[in-house]
Amino acid sequence: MLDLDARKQEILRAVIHTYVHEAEPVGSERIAQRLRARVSAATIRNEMSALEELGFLMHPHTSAGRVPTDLGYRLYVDLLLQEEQPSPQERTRLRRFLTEHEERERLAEAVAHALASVTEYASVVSAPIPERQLFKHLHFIPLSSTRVVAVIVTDAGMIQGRAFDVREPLEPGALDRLSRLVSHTLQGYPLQEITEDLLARLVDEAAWQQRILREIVDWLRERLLAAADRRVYIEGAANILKQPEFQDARAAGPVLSALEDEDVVTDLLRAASEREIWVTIGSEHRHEELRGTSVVAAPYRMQGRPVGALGIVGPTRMQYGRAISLVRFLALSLSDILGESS
Amino acid sequence: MLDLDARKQEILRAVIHTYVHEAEPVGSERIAQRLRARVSAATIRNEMSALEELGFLMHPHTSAGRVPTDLGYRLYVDLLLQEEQPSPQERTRLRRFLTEHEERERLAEAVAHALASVTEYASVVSAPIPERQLFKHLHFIPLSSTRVVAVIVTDAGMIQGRAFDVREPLEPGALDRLSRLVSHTLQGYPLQEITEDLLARLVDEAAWQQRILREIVDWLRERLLAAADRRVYIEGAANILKQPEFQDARAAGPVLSALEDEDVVTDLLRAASEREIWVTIGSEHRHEELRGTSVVAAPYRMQGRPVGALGIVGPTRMQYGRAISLVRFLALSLSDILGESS
DNA sequence: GTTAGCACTCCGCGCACCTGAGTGCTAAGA
DNA sequence: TCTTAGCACTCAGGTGCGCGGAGTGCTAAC
Repeated sequence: MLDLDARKQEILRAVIHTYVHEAEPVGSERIAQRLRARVSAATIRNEMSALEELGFLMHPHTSAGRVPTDLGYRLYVDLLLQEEQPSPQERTRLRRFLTEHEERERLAEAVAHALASVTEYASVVSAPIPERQLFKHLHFIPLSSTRVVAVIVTDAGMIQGRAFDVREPLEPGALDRLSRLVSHTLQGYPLQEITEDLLARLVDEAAWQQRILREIVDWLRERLLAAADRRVYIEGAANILKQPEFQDARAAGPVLSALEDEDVVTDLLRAASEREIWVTIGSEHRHEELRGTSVVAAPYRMQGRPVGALGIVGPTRMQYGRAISLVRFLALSLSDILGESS
Repeated sequence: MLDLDARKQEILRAVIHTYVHEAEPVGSERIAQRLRARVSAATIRNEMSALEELGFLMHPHTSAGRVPTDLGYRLYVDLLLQEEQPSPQERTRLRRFLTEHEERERLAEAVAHALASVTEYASVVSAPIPERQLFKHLHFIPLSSTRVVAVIVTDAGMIQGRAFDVREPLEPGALDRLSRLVSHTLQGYPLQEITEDLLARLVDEAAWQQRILREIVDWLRERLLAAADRRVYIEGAANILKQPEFQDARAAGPVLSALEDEDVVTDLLRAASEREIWVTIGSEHRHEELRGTSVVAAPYRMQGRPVGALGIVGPTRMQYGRAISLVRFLALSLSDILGESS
């Protein structure tokens, strides 16, 4: 890649910028005038031809201009791109989006909203994983003689609850004992460290209340281990239809379907959580339906550890510079807000 | 409407059925063979022409077949339609969708999934409003000597919780007394009927624990009265793109945007909650973006009271019979499941 | 009231044509 | 050796034309 001389780089960048704006193949003439005719169109033609040879540009057909390839975008993103910081106005506007919704549970949603509303792309955000909190108590609250609500409480005061049926009425005190047993065994464990082993031991210890306990343990497992709350929020999916490359339902359909699939989106966002900023371009996607799109994503953190991620899904012809800055900015803002409370 | 003789009705129904299937203007010949040539194509032409005169059919252009108007669909839905009950297999499949996800909070989502997956339409579901549920208990769970979690439980097993700081450590038993007092006072009230008065009386009665109680009451007010949780779930919005009338992004875009707008969807579903089943056809929609679609919606109930609604959004060229039965069936199923726990 | 027959309309399609944008190549100039 | 003007070539996309076919509406006979 580094064997690309400065002029070729400049031309590639110019082609990408122009194409990102105009969504149409760009010709040599167009680039020549963009570079203020420091060289002639003919020279640019030669260079573009070379860039095509190298795989960074392509040709829809003989008499058309050039279009960047996924590889071209990749090079651009890795080496040529300069970030476009959001303007101060934009920053305050985005910040306001986040501070308006004070409720914790709505924060991820607010971010999704913010991202979608400043770009013409779709946004995806995962809710923070509660894993780092410590198990505190399991309580039972009877609803009727055969139905109880089980509530888990964490040290941070987060609660989760669910109703269970107990087939045969329990002797008085049974629930209390059960509650004490579970609380005692699990107390103080970070939720993410409550393993199969621990849960199995729990079931063993309380032979006297197998059925209900087993149900509860199943529920705990589901809630805690399976990272059950891998909720994701999608916003602005309809924005995709504004992009010229997705005018046709046959092109847009698969993308929108993929975005509706929680597994796919979770996947996208999980990939991001390792890096500081993570860009996936077109054919690099694991999911075939997304091969026509690019994703820019970043994790956000609590106490320095990544607990969720947010990103943008748009056409490969994306404003990468702007997208990356926006995602970065919102990831940091969100981390800030989440950090304040800890 | 009733001045429409039986044959015209039959022909209108035939046109609609054919058009719903084939998505192309239907000609007189087509109908003649559908009616097993009890009358000739020419006669049908006369009748169709009359139906057009009456506003139930229209003509894209001279040499094209007929297409139902919104008015035509309306007549069909109100008078001519016969419901197509879902098959036993389908019923069990749908039921399974709902019972698989046992958690209360996910139920609305599960319904949305179910609806979208058996139709080629989009589905919308509102989460049950907690307002209509009955207050059951307020419980306290201590976190530390100066911090407790308060949990409200409703008769339906729905829980809400929040942590509070108590400045000076409470004597043992104080929380219990407080909990019993609040539970006793509010028990059995529908959440929405817990008024300022009631809350004020509560504060008065417990002069001995003013501060913490006042905070709790503030929180209750906020949670219960502000009707904050008007969540809606959309599923299968991408299905819209499978419909031939929405192949073009310009047609589909506004619809998808509207479906992404919580206010619009809430509106749709609120309208449904008054009736048993509620069908809105094309131009009948209040929201312009939805004028190309039809919506079939129904409320679901707890203890006979509507607490939410679910529906289908598709093209006006919709399988109304099937859609109505499906929506009805799922509304009843959901009411059943929600009722079981009470 | 129903129907066969028929003229008429108009969409959609294939085809030929043209235009213009943009290329690649060549040969001359720096 | 690199750059550039010139030019032939290619091909997508728009336009105009003609045709076939679907479907209508009307008329006249049953």
